[in-house]
Amino acid sequence: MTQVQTLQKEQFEKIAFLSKSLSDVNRLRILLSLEEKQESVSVLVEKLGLSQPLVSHHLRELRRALLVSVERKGPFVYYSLTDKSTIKRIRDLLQLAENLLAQKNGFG
Amino acid sequence: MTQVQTLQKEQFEKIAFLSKSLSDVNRLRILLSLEEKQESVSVLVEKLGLSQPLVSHHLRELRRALLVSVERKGPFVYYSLTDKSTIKRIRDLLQLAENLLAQKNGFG
DNA sequence: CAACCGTATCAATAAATACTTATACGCTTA
DNA sequence: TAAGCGTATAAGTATTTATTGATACGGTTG
Repeated sequence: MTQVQTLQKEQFEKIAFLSKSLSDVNRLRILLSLEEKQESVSVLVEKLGLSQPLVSHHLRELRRALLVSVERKGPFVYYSLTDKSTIKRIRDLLQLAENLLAQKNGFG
Repeated sequence: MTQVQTLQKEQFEKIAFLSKSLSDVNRLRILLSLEEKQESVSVLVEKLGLSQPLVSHHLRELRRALLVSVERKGPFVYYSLTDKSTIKRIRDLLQLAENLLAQKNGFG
C-alpha cells in the first residue's frame, strides 16, 4: 500500500525551496507571529525589533514561498499564514532537531 | 491542553539550522538515498552523479545537523540516517509545498 | 494638490555557501 | 614501508543572501 516513492527532481526543488524559506530565524519569528492572527508590517517591525526594510525583505521571501498571503486595508498591509499547518510543520522540525540532539547526547 | 507555546531564541535557531540542511537539492537526494540502507561515499557519488569532494562536503553539512551518522568499515565510510523520521518530515514539507501551490492555483 | 504615514524597492556591503581542482589523510595489502 | 584505493580537507571562485540606509510608491487626509 504505502509504496516507497522515489522523489522527482521537481519535488526535490519544491522541498529545498520551502526549506530555504524556513532556514532563517527572522522568517521563522515572522511566521510564528502570524500564528494567531494576521499582522501589519509595522506591527511586525515593532514586535520583532527589526528594521522595516528587513521585515519587508523577509516578507517578500515568505510570499515567494507562498507561505504568507497579503491583504491591503487602507494604508496598512496585513500578512497572514496561507496555510495554518505551516506552524505544525515547523514544530515537527523542532521536534526532529531535538530528537537528533538527544540521540547524540543521550546514547551516542 | 495543547497550549500554544511561544518558541525561544534557541529553538528558532535549531529549526533554522535544520532547515538550512534541508534546503539543498543534493543534500535531500543524499538523505533519500539513505532511506532504505546505509551507503558508502563512493556509492553515493556514483548514484548521484556528483563529484566526490562535493558529496563529502554535503555529508559534512548533514553531519553537522546530526541528520546522518558515520561508520567506518575498513577503507569504506558508511553513512546512514540518524533518525528515520527525517524522511517523513521531508515528505511533510513536500506536502505543504504542494498544498500551498494548490491553494494558489486552485482557488487563489 | 500637498503633506504624511505605511510599505516596498534600490544600491551597496558583508557573510555564507555550493562547487571545482588539487592535495592530504586513513586504511589495506603487497 | 611503499603503493593504492577511498574519503576528507584546502584553496579559490562565483553566487546567493541577510542587512542597512536612502528613496520611491500607494493610499489617506488636510
